[in-house]
Amino acid sequence: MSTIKDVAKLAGLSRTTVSRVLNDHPYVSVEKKKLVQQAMEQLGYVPNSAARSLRNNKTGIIAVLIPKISTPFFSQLIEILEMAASAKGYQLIICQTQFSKQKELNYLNLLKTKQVDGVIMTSIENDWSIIDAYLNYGPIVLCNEMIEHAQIPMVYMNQASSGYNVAKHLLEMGHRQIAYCSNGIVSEGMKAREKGFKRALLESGCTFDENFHFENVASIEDGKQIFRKITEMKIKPTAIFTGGDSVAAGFISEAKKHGWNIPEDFAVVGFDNMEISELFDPKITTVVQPVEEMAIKSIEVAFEKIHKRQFRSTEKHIFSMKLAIRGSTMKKRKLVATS
Amino acid sequence: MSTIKDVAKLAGLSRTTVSRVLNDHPYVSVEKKKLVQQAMEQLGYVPNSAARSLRNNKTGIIAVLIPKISTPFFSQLIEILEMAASAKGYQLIICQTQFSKQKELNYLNLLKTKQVDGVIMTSIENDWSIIDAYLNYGPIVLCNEMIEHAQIPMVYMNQASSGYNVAKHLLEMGHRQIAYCSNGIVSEGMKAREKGFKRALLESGCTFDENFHFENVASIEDGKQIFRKITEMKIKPTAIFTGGDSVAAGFISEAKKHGWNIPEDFAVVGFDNMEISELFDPKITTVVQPVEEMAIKSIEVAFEKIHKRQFRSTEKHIFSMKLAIRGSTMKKRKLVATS
DNA sequence: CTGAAAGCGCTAACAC
DNA sequence: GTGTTAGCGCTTTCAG
Repeated sequence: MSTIKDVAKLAGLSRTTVSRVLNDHPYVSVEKKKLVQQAMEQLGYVPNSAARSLRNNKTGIIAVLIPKISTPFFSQLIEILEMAASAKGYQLIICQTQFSKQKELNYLNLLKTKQVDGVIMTSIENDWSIIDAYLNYGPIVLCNEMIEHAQIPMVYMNQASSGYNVAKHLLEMGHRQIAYCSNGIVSEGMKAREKGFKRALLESGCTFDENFHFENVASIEDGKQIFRKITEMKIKPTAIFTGGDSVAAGFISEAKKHGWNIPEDFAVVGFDNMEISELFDPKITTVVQPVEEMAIKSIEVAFEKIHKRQFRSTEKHIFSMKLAIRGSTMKKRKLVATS
Repeated sequence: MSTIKDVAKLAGLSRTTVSRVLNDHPYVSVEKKKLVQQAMEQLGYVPNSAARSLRNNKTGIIAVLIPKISTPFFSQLIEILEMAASAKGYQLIICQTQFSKQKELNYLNLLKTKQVDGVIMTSIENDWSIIDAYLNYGPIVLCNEMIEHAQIPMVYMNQASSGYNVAKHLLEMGHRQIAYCSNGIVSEGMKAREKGFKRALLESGCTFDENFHFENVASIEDGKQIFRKITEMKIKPTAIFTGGDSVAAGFISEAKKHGWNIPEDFAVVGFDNMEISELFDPKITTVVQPVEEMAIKSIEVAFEKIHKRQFRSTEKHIFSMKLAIRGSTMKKRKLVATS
């Protein structure tokens, strides 16, 4: 492994000059530059990044804290984050918190040990007051979450409008009794989604029946179970916002098995626009999150904070959802018959 | 940011002693150790990882090269890799090659610059002769791939047996005309899978009809298209190994739309055991890869190589697939009727 | 334009 | 048991 010293010796110059060439400094004569480059080539020289990090006090690495990588939403997010980071010359360290407070803190320590220049949190387990302390060591960006009074950049989707728009759509389709599912995650975003949902109902003069509120719903199995619960109800809803495509898929598959017609007998809305939502029969109406915009913005903001060295600042970068309206809420008009 | 020097000063001891405490060396008296720990506590001291890396010539980071993160198989793989690495005190840098030779080389350079202690490649774009050169800088482990004559640890699934077992199963179900799909990836693994598939046919006295070989098949859309192609054939196959659950799902959904019964009219086998394969009606028979075993073994081997400093060695760690036999190939027996 | 030299924070001989 | 000291490889004043 050759060092800058070896290059200097071979080129017959000083380490300073080699370093200058390495960093594209001005004030190096073209000939010396050539000399250095030749020497580097000849030795197969590559700068040692630990030495650079130590000296420059930066690593070119950003940590991404994520609860569970294999969740489709998160893996999509990481994919774009990685591309955006890479485009700016950053590497990404992936940290799976598995919803554990302790792991979250362990990973935040990467900031203290200076192993990373910044952190992007895609979920948040600990109280803000605890995390806030880490801002003394480097920038943290919240991606896909928000915390009302935190002095930190936040990049997120307007959850309130997602709840609102879904309810609005179902109301327009003529539903008055609409069920709602929470996924067990307690966060500002989830609260906002629920609020938006209820607001739309109120605005249309519907009151939300708390019997139609299902909690801790996340999997295919949960979706099937909810269908069964609904069949047993005396007063039944006619539509459901499942909060997840897997749930929606489970629900629909169980409903079909029991001879229900979707959307005629019951309308279903998912969340996330997973591959499955387009494959199902009927296709599932779902909330499309602005994953790409959020990921790109997060990297952009992290980059900016790293360079400004100003870590505390309340910034909200809010992106909008789209509603992909499909067969699970809206009967397809037959193209043949114009009846 | 306090350093080891500050701690030493506050504790009234030398940097050496502090370092010893930090690294759990023997020969430090209990009282001094206490003193040091108190000082560290008081200053909120955390060791600087760049300095440690530089000094120790290791970073505690492993790079994972992956073509596309959001692919379910790969996101699952990363998930386990991360957990296994974390359990051994390693961080993972995620590098998305996007099937690009150049990106692959760029990321391999992390080894040269000593930004990582080792690399796990989950796909391989460049010729082995090119990659081989990087073994001079650190260990590389092949996970999910194999290269016949490479001096490198390889962790992979027995692709030959996956092709073989799928064919065998379909033959047992009475099929003689079986279609086969390649996904466009040209690798030893894919070749082996195809070979195994054909071998099973031969053993049963069937000859594989090359008209039934579809290439570059990977998406839902591809699956639909293949169905349409098959409907137009004079001599049709009666079963298909799609090489992917998405393809299988697309195929089945199109087939159902055209009134075909699966598996009575046509049997379909997927690959990867994605969520979707259990949700479909019928459920999709699919190849279950030993993701977890492969991930854990890869980290284990990488760890070992890093510590042994012996990077070249031909090792094959082969794991077996499982075939999840479900409704898309095998008619469910009604439990009620015993006819 | 170029070089000498100090030092980033840590560890490990080596001496005592 | 403990401390002194010499670097790991790089960048950056400061002088020339």
